[in-house]
Amino acid sequence: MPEYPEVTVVCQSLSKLLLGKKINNCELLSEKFAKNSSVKDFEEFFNNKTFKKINNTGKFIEFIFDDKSRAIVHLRMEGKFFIRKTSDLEKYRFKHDHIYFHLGNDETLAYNDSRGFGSFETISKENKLSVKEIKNLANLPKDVDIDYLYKKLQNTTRSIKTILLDQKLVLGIGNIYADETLFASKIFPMEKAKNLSKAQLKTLMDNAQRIMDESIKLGGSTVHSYQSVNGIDGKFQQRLKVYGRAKLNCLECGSFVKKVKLDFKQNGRGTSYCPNCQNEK
DNA sequence: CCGTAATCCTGGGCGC
DNA sequence: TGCGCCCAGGATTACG
Repeated sequence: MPEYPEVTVVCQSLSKLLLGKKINNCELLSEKFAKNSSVKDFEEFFNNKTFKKINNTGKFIEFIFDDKSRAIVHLRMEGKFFIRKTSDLEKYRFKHDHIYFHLGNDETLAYNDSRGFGSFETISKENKLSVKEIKNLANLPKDVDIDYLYKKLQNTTRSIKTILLDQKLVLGIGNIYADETLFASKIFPMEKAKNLSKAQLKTLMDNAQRIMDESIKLGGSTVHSYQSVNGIDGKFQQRLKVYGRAKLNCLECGSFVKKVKLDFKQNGRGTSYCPNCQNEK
């Protein structure tokens, strides 16, 4: 599932493929992907706009157009982009294609999402204020203010992994990189966040940033189903040390890697860790 | 205000 | 081989 590294790779790929190109015609095939507009308004919004810049704030993608209007896109778990031949669309009827941006020259940018959790929010050029989803987001780990974070955590009973996943406290980390960061930092995922020292928080931020930067260089992690634009796999999954390694031997100490539900709750996220290296009491 | 649970949804893997 | 079940999980909403 795309987290900060994967979304960053997607934006890099899209930039190479799309900057300077114009959307001749937009087709929204399923209305639910338009977060804040009708089908007609959504399609008209994109028509005749040229891609000026494509970047991401954490897991949120921002398309900036030549007229200074913008679109905020979130891929959630399965959202993917493909450049397809316009002439193939009728022929193949690609399953789970939800939006087409026809670019001319037999090229169409397709948004494909098998689970349909992704979203597109359009922002007119008049609206200069940042949308609320983005403006409330925290900084990437390297820019997190440790003193501020430490203070915030003194008033909560939440576990440290829950904190790492909270985009309003640290930006970009999802389930895979949370587990990897905690393993690298030798910290038990269910440790109460308030029990950690500033030095431990600093270690967590350093490791999170280092691991995610390394992942970006390898094109992200392809586990379950993530692929960047046009179906390209990442390679960082080969470097993962605990995620997806339940019941295998820990690469550091040889103990068995455990997998439990986060905070041992029924609906908790899958959480993999080494009970020996990460000091389970 | 805070923490937690439910919600959205489909494909893949597994046991029988 | 096929059926049913469970799992994957980011962000938002609802609720106590």
